[in-house]
Amino acid sequence: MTTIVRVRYAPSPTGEPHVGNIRTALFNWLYARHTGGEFILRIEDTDQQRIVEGALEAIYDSLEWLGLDWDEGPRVGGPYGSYIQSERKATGIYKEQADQLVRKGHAYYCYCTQEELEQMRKEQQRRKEPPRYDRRCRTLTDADHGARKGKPKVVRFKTPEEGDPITVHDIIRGDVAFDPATLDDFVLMKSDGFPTYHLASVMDDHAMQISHVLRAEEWLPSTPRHLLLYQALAWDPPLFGHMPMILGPDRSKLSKRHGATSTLEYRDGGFLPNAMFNFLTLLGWSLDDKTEIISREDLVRHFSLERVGKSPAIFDHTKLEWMNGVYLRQLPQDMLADKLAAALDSYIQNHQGSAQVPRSPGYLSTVVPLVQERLKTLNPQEVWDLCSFFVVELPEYDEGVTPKGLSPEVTRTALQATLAALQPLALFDAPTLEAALRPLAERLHLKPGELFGAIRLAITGRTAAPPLFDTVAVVGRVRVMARLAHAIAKLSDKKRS
RNA sequence: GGCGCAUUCGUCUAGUGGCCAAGGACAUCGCCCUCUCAAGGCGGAGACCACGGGUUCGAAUCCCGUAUGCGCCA
Repeated sequence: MTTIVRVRYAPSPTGEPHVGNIRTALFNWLYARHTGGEFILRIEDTDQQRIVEGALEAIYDSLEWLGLDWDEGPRVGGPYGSYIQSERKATGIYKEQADQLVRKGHAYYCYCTQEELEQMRKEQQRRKEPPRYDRRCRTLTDADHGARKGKPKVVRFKTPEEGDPITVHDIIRGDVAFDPATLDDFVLMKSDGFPTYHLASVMDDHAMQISHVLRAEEWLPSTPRHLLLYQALAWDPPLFGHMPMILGPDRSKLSKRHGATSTLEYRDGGFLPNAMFNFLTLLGWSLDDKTEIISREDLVRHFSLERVGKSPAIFDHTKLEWMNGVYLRQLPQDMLADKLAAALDSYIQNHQGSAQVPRSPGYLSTVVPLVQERLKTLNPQEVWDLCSFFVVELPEYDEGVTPKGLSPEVTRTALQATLAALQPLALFDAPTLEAALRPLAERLHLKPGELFGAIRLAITGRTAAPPLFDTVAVVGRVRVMARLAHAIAKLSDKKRS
């Protein structure tokens, strides 16, 4: 019998999915695509208190940004809907099943209040016992239940008090055994009528015919409970595989404390989805001993659970930036021009007074070759820092107009000579400019670097910029002449004062 | 506290008993290219394979223990 692979990503709408979370989605997606199976999205919103507004959209956006399309789930539907747990709950299936488990003797009603549980925990702690439910409601008689009629209650699972170890056959980690005596009677239904994660995920995985549950390692300890539940329900459990976690630089579970962790922050921070996709894949999976840059197609072709690692990984932001740079350099020029335009517009929108000169449609295509290999991200700030002088009338002269190693007088003379040398040029392209300026350095008894440095500063306001002649050509005759004149004027002012 | 998982360069990793006095990548350092900055090329430094015991002719690789980290339970 060949079972078709059906895997799922089942996030809770408690905020924007962070990169660790989305990496799990990614592995599920890759496994589905590799095997020709189905990738299912299910929203686990049964913890009503923790629901965050907008989180649902953030989940969809994150998946879509990375190109992780789902075959069944919200928005696309499917034969096992609804794919939103709160909607499934409305049909009463969880309560029904929980009650049935009680009837069959696999579960029982428990009336213990928060206070009682708190009390219990404190005493256990004082006695240095492991804190867990002491099963006091497990042995209630019919009369006891009658007496408590109408009180808020939960449904608890009857965990065997002893017995053979429960073994999880984990795809990634091999067999992991748990002693049932260490498990407590976990809750299946909460007093608010919502199922717990344990009940809902087990029931839904079964109902949706999930073949492999590939989830983060933090769920490994609850897997024996799930196995017990499958047993009580007389269902065949799916296969389980627990993915290594992604840690922050301090080696703890990734959280907001670690700065940018939300997937969408990376989108907005100017990272390319393909770079992120590639990078995330290599966090916990590898093709061989040398492959770093690998296409989405090859990833789908080669992905395998066997090569998923076991140990947690720290998210290396620096390496992501490098990889993003690689993808940026591979981008077709017209596409990059569009992205540059978007980044610049976004910067300008957020910074009053950064007025740019109106640019002709094709203009940015001419600056692309000059900045493409210098970009790490498309972050608006970074893009602005790198190429603002291409799009404004006059650059900011934060670094002055006198380069290191030259006096203001020499600089002024040099710039004046430059102005004079450029004036008669019929053409204003890089070769022509170079042919005019190299000999000029010699005539001025300056090293080429000194002259070019002075011109660079006058034209761009920067000591570091793309190659000078190309830059000058792209900025264009009119603005170049104006900037030279402006710099000369500044130098003259300084001299007078 | 109980239970569980993990442990190879700063970081991501290759490695499934001999090919490993441990390979690749990022970061770092140096050199080359060069008008600056990048990109690129070349090279260096960087891991006694957490530690301690076994098993074996032979262990990063198998077994046991310890330590540390992390996770789950409340």
